[in-house]
Amino acid sequence: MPRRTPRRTPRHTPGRLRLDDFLPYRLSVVSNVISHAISTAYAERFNLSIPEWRVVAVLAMQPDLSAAEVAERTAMDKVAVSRAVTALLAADRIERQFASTDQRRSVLRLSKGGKAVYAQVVPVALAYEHRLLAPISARDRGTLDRILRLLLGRAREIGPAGAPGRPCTRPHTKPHAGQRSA
Amino acid sequence: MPRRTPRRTPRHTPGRLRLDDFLPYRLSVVSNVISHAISTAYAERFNLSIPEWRVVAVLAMQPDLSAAEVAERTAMDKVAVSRAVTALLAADRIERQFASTDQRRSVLRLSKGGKAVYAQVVPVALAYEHRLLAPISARDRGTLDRILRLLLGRAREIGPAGAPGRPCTRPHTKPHAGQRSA
DNA sequence: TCCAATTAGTTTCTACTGAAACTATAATGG
DNA sequence: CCATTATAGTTTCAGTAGAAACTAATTGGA
Repeated sequence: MPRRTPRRTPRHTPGRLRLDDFLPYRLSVVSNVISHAISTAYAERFNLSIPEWRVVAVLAMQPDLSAAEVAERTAMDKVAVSRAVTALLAADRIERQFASTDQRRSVLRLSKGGKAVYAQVVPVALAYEHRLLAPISARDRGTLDRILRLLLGRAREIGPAGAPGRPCTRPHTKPHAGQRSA
Repeated sequence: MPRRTPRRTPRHTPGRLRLDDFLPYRLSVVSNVISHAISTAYAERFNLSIPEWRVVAVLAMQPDLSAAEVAERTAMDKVAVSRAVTALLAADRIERQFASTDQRRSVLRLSKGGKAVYAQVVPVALAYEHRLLAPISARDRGTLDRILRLLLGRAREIGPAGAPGRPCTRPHTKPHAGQRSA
């Protein structure tokens, strides 16, 4: 059972920063460990990548979305969706039509096979989440839910670190792309 | 101000799964938004990648670590550390010696320039964290701290989703690498 | 002593990722 | 009606990330 007293070494001292106490770092580590575990399991058992899983999951809840709508609902960009859709089509897990009113807009839905995969993955996903949350009280889960919501809103609000007031400075001076993860 | 009542649509219904309520997905999205913001800021302002930043941060707190020790303390693998070290050496931000007792083991420490960068980054990082946490009460921060600790321990404990009891099944059937992120 | 087995760290190889460029279709307005 | 602009989605390109192979140094045992 972890520390119950408030913590002896008080987080960051003046000009220093303990990586272990730095929230962005901690979130990244936790998220990576969990994502790695899930992605391994999905890949081994269902030959399904995480982006593909996300697409399947949203189409299961709401069919006949366009690629752009899927992107919105999955927090993926359109490139990632495009690739996931290509793979899912090749594996006969989704079907694609194009809107009669607009030949550009795709209309995606799960195929029979896609529904079957979804039905298989859901229990595994829920069981994993359940085991993950096992040591956390109902009350704390509620707090976590609220905090994640706040953090996400806050992070989107304030944008890149550094710029105190403005939503975003400079027209994105091409930060050389890549590099992410903590 | 977000919902105060317990939530009308009760998380996942039997055979379905709401992506928006699925903890691994939510953690991944929050973590990615934050990491993206930070990595953009560090890259623009300091020409520093996140792996490099992590290495600098641990060496500032404890100099004269080997690459392997840095890897432990940063949750990075040795390849990532090796690349970060190469870049930091090229930019004269760290110095490297080799242990006299073991010519393989490197001994890393910040150079003058590295210390200067650290001194510049720390306030930016702390300010960002501060703004992120602004809407969260002291009590909730404590809860978050505890929950992240529990989740990390739990995730490491249970390993890949699916295997109910055993720590890990099969000698890693080469899940084809890559694919991560939720 | 010498050779097999370990360990530290680097390099290579392959796959993923995102930004920008591109293609095709649709909307706008002159 | 045609030219311009905007939008949906795909492809290309350059850089990232990890697994496995590799190099060099050390250790342990016969």
